[in-house]
Amino acid sequence: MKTYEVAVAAPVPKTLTYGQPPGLGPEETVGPGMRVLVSLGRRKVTGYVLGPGEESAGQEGGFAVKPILELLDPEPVFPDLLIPFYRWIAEYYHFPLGEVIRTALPAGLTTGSRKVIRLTEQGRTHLPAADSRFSGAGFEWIQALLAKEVLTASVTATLRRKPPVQRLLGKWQESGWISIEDELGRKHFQDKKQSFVGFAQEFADQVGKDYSREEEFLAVLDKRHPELKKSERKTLSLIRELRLQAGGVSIPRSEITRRYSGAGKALKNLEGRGIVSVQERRVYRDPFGEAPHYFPRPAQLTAEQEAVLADLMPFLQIPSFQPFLLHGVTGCGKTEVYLQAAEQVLAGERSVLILVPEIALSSQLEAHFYSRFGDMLAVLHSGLSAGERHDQWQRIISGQAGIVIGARSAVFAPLTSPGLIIVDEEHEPAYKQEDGLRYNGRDLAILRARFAACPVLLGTATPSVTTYRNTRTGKYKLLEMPNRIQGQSLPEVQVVDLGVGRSSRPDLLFSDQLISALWENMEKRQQSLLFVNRRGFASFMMCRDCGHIVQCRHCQVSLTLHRSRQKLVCHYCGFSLPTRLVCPACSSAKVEGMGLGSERIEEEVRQLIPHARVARMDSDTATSRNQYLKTLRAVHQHEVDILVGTQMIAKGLHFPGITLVGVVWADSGLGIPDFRASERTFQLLAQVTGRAGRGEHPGRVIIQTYQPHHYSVQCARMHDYSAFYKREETLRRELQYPPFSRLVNIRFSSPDEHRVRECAEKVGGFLRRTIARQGMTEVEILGPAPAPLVRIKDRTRWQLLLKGRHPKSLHNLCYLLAEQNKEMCPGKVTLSIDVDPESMM
DNA sequence: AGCACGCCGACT
DNA sequence: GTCGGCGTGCTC
Repeated sequence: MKTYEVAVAAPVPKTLTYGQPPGLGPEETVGPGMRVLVSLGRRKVTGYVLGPGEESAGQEGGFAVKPILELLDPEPVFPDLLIPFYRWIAEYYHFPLGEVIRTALPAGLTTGSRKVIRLTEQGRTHLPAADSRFSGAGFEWIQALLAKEVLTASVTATLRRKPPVQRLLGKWQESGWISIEDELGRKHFQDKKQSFVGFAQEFADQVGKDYSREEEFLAVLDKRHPELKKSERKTLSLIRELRLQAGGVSIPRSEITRRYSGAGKALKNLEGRGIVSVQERRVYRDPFGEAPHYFPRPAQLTAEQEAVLADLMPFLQIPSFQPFLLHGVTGCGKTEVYLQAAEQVLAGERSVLILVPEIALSSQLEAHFYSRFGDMLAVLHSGLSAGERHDQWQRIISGQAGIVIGARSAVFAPLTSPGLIIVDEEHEPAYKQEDGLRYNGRDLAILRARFAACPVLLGTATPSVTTYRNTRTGKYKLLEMPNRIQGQSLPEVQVVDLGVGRSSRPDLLFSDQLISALWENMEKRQQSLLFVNRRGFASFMMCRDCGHIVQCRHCQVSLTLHRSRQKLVCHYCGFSLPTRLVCPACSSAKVEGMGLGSERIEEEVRQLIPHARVARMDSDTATSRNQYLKTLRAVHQHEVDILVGTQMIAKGLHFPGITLVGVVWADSGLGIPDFRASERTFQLLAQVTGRAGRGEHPGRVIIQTYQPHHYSVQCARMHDYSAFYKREETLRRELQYPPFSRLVNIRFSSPDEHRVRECAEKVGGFLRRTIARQGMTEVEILGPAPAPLVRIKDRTRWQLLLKGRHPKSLHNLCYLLAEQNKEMCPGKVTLSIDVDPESMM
């Protein structure tokens, strides 16, 4: 009997063995990558076939092998060469393999059984009478049942556990009032089809190849088909015209009916007469929505671009594993290097994968690749609907799309033979997934390149300290592009100390220098950009009498004032309060907004320069891709004088018209408890300053800060990455932080604050004893301590940091912990392991 | 995750 | 006494 190794989409630590599905002959095999339905306990869940199962499976003393119940798709959903990649990830991030695969696949492919309860005909008449006899939890449930007539598992799973409900359901089932069935929660993605209209063969012969002249075409119609109605003649003329425009191909039926609403019936008749042919063809939903901006190929490469491509070339022609860091200043023309490297690889019949940080629904890089590669390109990002995502996946797995661009999850794209992987803006924290499988897209890109034996190109103007260190030790090759294209100079940066008598307008957040620079720019009719680190109007509300800060009821964080919505909003859970409130601590009415946010800056700018056209871009205004693109377009067409925005505008956007960039409060991020705070601040400042002067006029930057002498600020002012790196490297080495050590963050959370603490301390004790016993002197245990944001969504969070030189010993500790987990973390305390944490919050 | 089993306090 | 809540362990 054939058996298979199957990873189930459930938190089961091991893979399981299942037998041959019914309906398949003994010689037939279920291939790796197939998605199957299997029974797990008393449920049915999705499983992923990895290969043949254990030889001894099903022997006495072991377990009973259940058969695979069903194949869920006709074809595999991932190529089998990704299986070792998945296994490696499961081990490294301490995450169940089935869940890893579920994360890797496009959403909506996970099927499972759920109990569905239906009212029968009988029940519909008898139950309302019975209803009055019940009260309590069961009562609400009955009400819902009567209202909806159907209840699904999510509602019933919790209720069915309650014995009175259970008994009730049993009775009702016996009486024939309800039926309880297992139903599969299947989601089907219909392939999107469209009808295309062409001339039928016979008719095409009649009109001949040359139907380009209308009179001749109409003459043929008169002669051969005098019976045609007027609407039919008109329809044929239209098809002729459209075919001519499109170059002789079939025309989408929808296009014909759009142009001539009477064509619908006419087409039917014409098809019946054998004059036109209508074909259904599969089409892919267009993920771009409207056509993106077209970027032409440059006539000539810069000397730097040539040099970098020459260094890359040997690795592209005969691919082998090698990481590269492409360190190029903002505006140096990295994109063209990516494009030409990709072209080279595609010419060699291998595919290309490009990762971009998920920047606000769109990326200009995507438009560049689309301009160059058109239909060969597949995109995968969070802006796609489930159907679009599924389509893109199909295009990749079928080999139609040889080049894929997408956000971090695109690292799992089902390409069979990548010849190059590109990670743009490699330093971006957005590559780290912060829930579920906490992977880092950039790190996995490097791993995938290793498995695929191909080069991986990390590009950025501000390399992460870890990546740059790897070029120092020789693990990565360093490629540099220190100059902007067309000889543009880097902008002049001025640092303004917010601490000393900064302004003639102390009520505002603008220094005199920034105000006059904004005015000057207005007079020169040039655009300005103001960068703010926070969303909202003010970052928090404070009582002027007692100093109390208004916090969220469920998360221990201050609420943010959103003036346009007249609300105080929690940015963690969405909880909100009205803006008019008395101090919860002292009942004073003097509770006012403090700090700053993009909304407040926008308003102050309007006050300062009333005739300026001001636009704001943050995650509140860029709610949809369209909205975002609209604002971008307005900026490009110079319909905006001053653009106010958050992180979103700092990254990767190219605004040729902007000559002044103002950073309102540069050191706001230096206060957060994270060893990477300086790195983040430097990167942000360097990226923001890079937005200035990317057109014909030189740029100017004004950085307002309370810490003008901080090295993050000073190095950004000098555009000096290497000075920053040297300083930071020294600090990291002294404190033994990455890249001089590895970290694992063990996170504990529970609604019960005492239990989390107790559990965290128990685990801390256990780990300390273990390293003492095993003499693991190189491993350090920090904490446990409450997380910087202690309470989020009604859960208290603690954390414990493992720090060590060798990842192996850290992993061993994690395994030992997993074995002992249940004894130390009973009940409602959830423990999650964050390997290589990116944020400690 | 779900689902079952088994252990214990608080009610008819 | 058992009812109903919760903690523990398993799933091929």
